[in-house]
Amino acid sequence: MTDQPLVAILDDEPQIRVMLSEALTEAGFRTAAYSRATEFEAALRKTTPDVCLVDLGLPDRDGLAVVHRLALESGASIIIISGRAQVQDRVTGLELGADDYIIKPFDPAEVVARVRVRLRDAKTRTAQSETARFEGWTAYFDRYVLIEDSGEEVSFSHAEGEVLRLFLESPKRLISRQQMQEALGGAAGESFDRAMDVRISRLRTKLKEDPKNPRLIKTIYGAGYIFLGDVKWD
Amino acid sequence: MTDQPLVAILDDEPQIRVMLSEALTEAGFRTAAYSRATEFEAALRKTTPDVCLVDLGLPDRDGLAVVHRLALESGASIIIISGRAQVQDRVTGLELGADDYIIKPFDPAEVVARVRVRLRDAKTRTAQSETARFEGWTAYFDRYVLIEDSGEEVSFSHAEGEVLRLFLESPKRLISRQQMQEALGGAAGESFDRAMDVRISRLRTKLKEDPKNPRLIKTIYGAGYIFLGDVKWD
DNA sequence: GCCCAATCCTAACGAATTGTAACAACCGCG
DNA sequence: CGCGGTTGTTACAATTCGTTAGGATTGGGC
Repeated sequence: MTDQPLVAILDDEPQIRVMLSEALTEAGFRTAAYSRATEFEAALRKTTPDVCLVDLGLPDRDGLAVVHRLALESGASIIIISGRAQVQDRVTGLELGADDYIIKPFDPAEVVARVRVRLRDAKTRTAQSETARFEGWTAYFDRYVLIEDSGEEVSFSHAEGEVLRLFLESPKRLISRQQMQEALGGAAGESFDRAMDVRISRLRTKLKEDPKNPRLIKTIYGAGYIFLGDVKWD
Repeated sequence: MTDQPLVAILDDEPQIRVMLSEALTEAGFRTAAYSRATEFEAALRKTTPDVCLVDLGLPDRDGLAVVHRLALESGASIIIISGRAQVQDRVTGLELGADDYIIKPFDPAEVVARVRVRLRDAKTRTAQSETARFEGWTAYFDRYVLIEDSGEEVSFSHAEGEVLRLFLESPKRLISRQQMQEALGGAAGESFDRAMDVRISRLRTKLKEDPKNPRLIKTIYGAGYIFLGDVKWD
């Protein structure tokens, strides 16, 4: 799968093969379509697809048998596409090793989405790093680090990160004190809690804000806070 | 997950919670049901379920936001259960990180089957081989040895290996203290056990972490630990 | 402008949490 | 039995973060 992922299609109806091939090709996958199980299994000896779309109503063999064998012998993800809509069919299909079960008639867009999910899974699902850029800074939330364009690195704590995230998720919008209370620890602390102020204060220090003239985190007297600055999330 | 797998249910309709709980319990899973997103997320700070069933129509928050965050931050499998039947809804739900999408009304038997599939997947992902590479190190679990790219060899003990494996199996995600307790000796000892800290401390020493500025194993105060660094299992 | 109360900032303190050195219990092996 | 190695426990140091308290700022009323 160094190239584009390969998706195999096994269905005896030509128009379905075409429909799926087109949708998947357009989505950037390579495809290989087969109308008969024997043909399909012969091809398997040469290349292994990353995902297999299998119809159960095949002329030359029981589709479930194909699925079962595929599950046991290859590491490919299997999606059944079938006209059999009974719950029992779905359950046994999934039990035999399928990763998903789509019922005809289907929308090609959904098939593409489900194929993508299978590929995402297979990729050891390494969490993508959550990062956001803003005004000369880059925030790496998974690493708990802020890096300035100059290269300077500042680490922030969990509590500070919560505040920062809240700001970066709704920039240029007023965030009321109440909202912030709820979003953070959520402690129903009436208004005695100055904890929030302190968190913000500490965050401001790390962002090198001028206390007299904050440019990023602005206080709206009697209302809340507002984060100025353009934010771009990856 | 040394015990039975834990399935979380997030849905505001009581009867659905009950229906799912019953079906899943009967199938041999432990369940935990929540009616609100805030409640659910509070619980997540302690234990991470193996599979999460999430309804999109929540009263207190956008269900998709919950799904997205869950996908980024936890390793749990996510199944959306929703009344929104449009293809577009399904596609975006899957794109945001859900592993499956079930439409109401549903048959409990199918839900159980799909939960099983997710767990099966997770297992094959976990049943990795015995060696892993990461950030200049190679860990040989069968030999209890770590080898640095420079050639230096460090052996580690069984207890240290358990911790290391846990980290390498879910890199870049928060592992709560409780999760780690469960994964290791599993002793339900509340919070008196500082054994875990010591294990981690010793592991850090072997990995030559700078105590003031750990780059691989980071502590999240009040929450748990997170392993940074790219991991590749053979 | 001037005064005052409400609001906000932040240094400093302390409780809770985490790090780790030192010690003790335990195990397998000669 | 002693020895080397592993692992949990204890004790204390270090860090984080909420709380407190006093000072600074804001905005309305005059």
